[in-house]
Amino acid sequence: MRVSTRGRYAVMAMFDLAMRGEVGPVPVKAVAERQGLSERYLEQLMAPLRRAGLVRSVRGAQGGYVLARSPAAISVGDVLRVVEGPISPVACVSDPKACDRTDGCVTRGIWRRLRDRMVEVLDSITLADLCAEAAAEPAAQEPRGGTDSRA
Amino acid sequence: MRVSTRGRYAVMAMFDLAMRGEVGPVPVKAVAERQGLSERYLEQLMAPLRRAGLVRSVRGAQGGYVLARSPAAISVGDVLRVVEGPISPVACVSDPKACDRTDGCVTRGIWRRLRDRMVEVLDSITLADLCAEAAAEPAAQEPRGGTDSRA
DNA sequence: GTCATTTCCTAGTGCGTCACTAGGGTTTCC
DNA sequence: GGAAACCCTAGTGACGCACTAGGAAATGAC
Repeated sequence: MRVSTRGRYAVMAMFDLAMRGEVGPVPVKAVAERQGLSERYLEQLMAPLRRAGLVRSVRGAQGGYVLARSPAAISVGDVLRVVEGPISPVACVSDPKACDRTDGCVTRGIWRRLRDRMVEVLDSITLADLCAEAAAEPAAQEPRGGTDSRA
Repeated sequence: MRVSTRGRYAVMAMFDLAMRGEVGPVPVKAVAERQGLSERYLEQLMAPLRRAGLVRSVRGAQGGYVLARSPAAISVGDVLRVVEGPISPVACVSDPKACDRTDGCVTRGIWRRLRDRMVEVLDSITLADLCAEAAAEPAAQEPRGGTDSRA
């Protein structure tokens, strides 16, 4: 029950764009370096984000990516859905045809409830929220370092 | 972000045991047939459930599996953790060593919150709850059929 | 106008995991 | 003794993940 690196990287990249994109387009190279990700791989994640209308691209030198909307109008759920498909713990919850025992299947209720909660959390957190958290704890925008406060 | 068939099948099997296990041990064969699962595969899922102390096994003819505790004392989360490992959307939330940027990583907060909600839902649903739901909607204990009420 | 920078597109690849299948061995009831 | 059941280990095909690779096209700086 894991989100893949696709999802995690995409969120990290969008957060980076939210933090740095005020002045102009941010190149993938810069995002990848700051967040410690593979540039070529991240490049591939930007394509669906652009097609989905979450970011705009500026080609050529001094180009890069910019958020297409305000950080407050983009949720983590929005980002995840683009690169990972529907937020759903099992296929039959988002696609009724995926299972022929969908009707009258008790366990299906579990997954539907779980899905609803997951969506609730993920859609309630926006990129603006992440920026606010980063501002409160300054080390957060850097790839590593900071105080050791693990629980 | 999916639960594997391991998790789903294990929950279905435990539900079946909760429904039918009052009178005596239920063989894997019967569970597999009722739930429409591969017998040999399900057999392999029962092993960890037994080792974890969620079910007891009775060997030999007329043997099978019985819940080791009352259905009300076994949550869906208990079952999932046994066959799928820790309930966690990303490794770094359950294992701090999994990521070297755990400290001061803004996105980590997302996954921690998500994890907490998932655990909340999964641990709040017991096998007894599933049995009660099945009783309310009788078709639910059968592998297929029932009224077509898809949303 | 050329050159560096950057996005854009497609294809390949090693690896691991998932969902089983297979072949037995051991225990127990009838 | 035989059938029914659990128990253990090993294999296997398919798939997706996490990249790497090789370019083509666009654009700004000079």
